[in-house]
Amino acid sequence: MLDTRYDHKNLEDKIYKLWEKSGYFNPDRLPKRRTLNSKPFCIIMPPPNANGALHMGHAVGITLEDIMTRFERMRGKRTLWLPGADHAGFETQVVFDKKLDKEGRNRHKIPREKLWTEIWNFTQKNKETMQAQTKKLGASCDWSRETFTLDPKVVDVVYETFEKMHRDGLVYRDLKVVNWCPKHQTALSDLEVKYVERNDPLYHIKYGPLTLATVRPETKFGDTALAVNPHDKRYRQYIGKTIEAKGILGPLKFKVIADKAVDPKFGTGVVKITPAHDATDFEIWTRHKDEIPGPKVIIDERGCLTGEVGEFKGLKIAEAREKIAEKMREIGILEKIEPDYIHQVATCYKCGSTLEPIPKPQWFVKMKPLAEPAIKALKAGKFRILPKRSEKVYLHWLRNIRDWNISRQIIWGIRIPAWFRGSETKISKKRPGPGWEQDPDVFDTWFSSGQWPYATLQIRGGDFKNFYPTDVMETGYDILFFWVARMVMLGLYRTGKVPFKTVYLHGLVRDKDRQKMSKSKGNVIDPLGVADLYGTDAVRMALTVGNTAGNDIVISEDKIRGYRNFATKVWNIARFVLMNKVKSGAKPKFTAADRKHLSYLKRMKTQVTKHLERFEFHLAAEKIYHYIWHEFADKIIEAAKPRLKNGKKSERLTAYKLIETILTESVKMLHPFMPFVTEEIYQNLPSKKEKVIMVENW
RNA sequence: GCGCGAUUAGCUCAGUGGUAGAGCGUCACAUUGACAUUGUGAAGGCCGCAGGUUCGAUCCCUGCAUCGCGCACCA
Repeated sequence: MLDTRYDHKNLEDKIYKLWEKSGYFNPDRLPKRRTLNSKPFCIIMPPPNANGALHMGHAVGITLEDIMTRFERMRGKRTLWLPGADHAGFETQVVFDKKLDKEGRNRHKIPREKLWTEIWNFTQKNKETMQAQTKKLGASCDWSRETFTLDPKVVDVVYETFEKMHRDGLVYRDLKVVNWCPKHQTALSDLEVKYVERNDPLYHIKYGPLTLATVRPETKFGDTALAVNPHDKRYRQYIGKTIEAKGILGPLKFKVIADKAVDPKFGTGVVKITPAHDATDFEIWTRHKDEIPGPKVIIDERGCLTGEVGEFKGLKIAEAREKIAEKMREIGILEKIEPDYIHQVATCYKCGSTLEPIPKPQWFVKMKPLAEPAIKALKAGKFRILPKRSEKVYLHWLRNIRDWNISRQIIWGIRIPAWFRGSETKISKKRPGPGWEQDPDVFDTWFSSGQWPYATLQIRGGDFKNFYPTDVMETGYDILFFWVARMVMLGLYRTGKVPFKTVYLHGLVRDKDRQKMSKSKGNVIDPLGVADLYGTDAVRMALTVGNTAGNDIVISEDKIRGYRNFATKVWNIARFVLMNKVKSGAKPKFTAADRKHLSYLKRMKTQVTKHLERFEFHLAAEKIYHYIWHEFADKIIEAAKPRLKNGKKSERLTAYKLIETILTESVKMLHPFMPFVTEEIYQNLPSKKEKVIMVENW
């Protein structure tokens, strides 16, 4: 007999332990009779960053992945859901920097090894917390295979890839103007740049006979040339000539070159070339190396003026800009200022600092040769992305891809296995010999996580054979380029195959006012907190209903409470059915109405199955919810009540058998969504055939 | 600038070539007999606007408006 109420607080842990004890999370330990000839099913869990606790976004992913895994496991597949955690290089470094800052410390003053150990311990602690949280959410993943992105075997895979790419000419070290964050003191990839709209003054400056417009007069000291469009008739007479101009530090001479990158319609159609502090200018210089001088660095890594800048040395950019404009006015080369020029400024996606383009030697991945097969693979139907529209976004990005800077000037991450001696470079895991110094930089974390599916399976050889390519990659649409596209490219490169067949992208979790949840807004709903309050099943259901691929999902405590009520309803349905148990060896004599109910149930199940196969989790969940509450409870059970109360024994038996059958099927269908309450009910069912509902036959 | 979406009941969102659905909310009534209540019923929508295709469009096409997002070396 069931208790009068479903007590999630006391039952959830007990139930999870029961599952773990069964061993069925591990595909190798599933009941043999069910897996002998069965197909594999594999999801690699996106490894959460080991730099904090799980949030609602993680809960969405874990819920959907668990629904798929449980569904397929019940269908008899050999299911592997492989969990892990990401060291999350830069992101963790940022979190840790903040911590150091609070303690009045600075990472640049801590020896590399000591800092490494501290961050290592920090991530290991987070990893443990996240593991406990994942369990609390009911995840039926195989903990015996849990992997960390810094596990030595994984690091070896990453090294192999880098070496192979180096051999194949797909990585190169080059001096380029990179996206430099003056706060975090590292370069960032193009994806880590966030462009924000700003309103700045546009300065019109005289360069001898020419005038040009710029928002960055402070870079004036780094100018090495002027440029115009080759077809611009206004300036044809100046092309190839050297003009003389008045400068802050004295007279200047600039050659005027012609380059197609100059837009004659913008400003005056003349630009100054500052190769050290503007990526476009740097590229223009590479096309005119014979004609004009190269980069002249006048901004340092902290974003201060340096070098030949006269009295402005040491000033921060913003301050220097105003003072320099003032000076230009004094000497009469400032023609005018347009006050409200709206433009996009590159900022650090983490701290919002304005990025400083500065030249740095870095490792780059040549992307075109990797992107092309990734485009072809999608077009050839080797995998698909849900929602479908994301495929267009994926293709658009790949078609316009640029080389990828994978060097980061931080210590937390996989150190780049490159060694330098004088002008020589060698790629090697170990020091090649005396006198060789290792590159101090680490890889962009996405360079290693981009290899995650095959890395996690390759380090256990059999798994790669059995489970690669995996079936589903479930993750957020915000990391389609960061992660998914790179996994496709690197997967194709290393294994010849796309690492997954279906990519399912979920949306961002928003609060009831559609606001993005963030700590600073204070509108964060902690998934573990509400799970504690209303039960994990309620949280999972709230995260599933109304959640469609690629769209943001709105969650509120009201919604969760609603599904808590549903859990209670299900529990009470079970209580009612079991309370009315009729013991008899006789067979039930189903009426026409009964048979109609049973065939309707069958149709329901077919529909739910179809929805799950189509990744329409929200529709499957809603359908079951509606069926259990408004069909089973409201109609079928209500109709059974008089039969159970007043009928003859055979009548009572039939009515009982009817609702017991429907209950059994209902909890099975509901199990992938609400695993705890359904398991607890199952454990009390007379029709129970398996140790746990988790391996019941769907 | 290029690209991708969205626009359906008060709110959050599903959905289909044949004159619209769910959850929550609201209102009325019933109910302590499995249910931290639950049940029954009701109100509430020119399915953004304008054209087109069609026997017929909320659903397909075109344009427009508004909102959102992504990408981008316009100084």
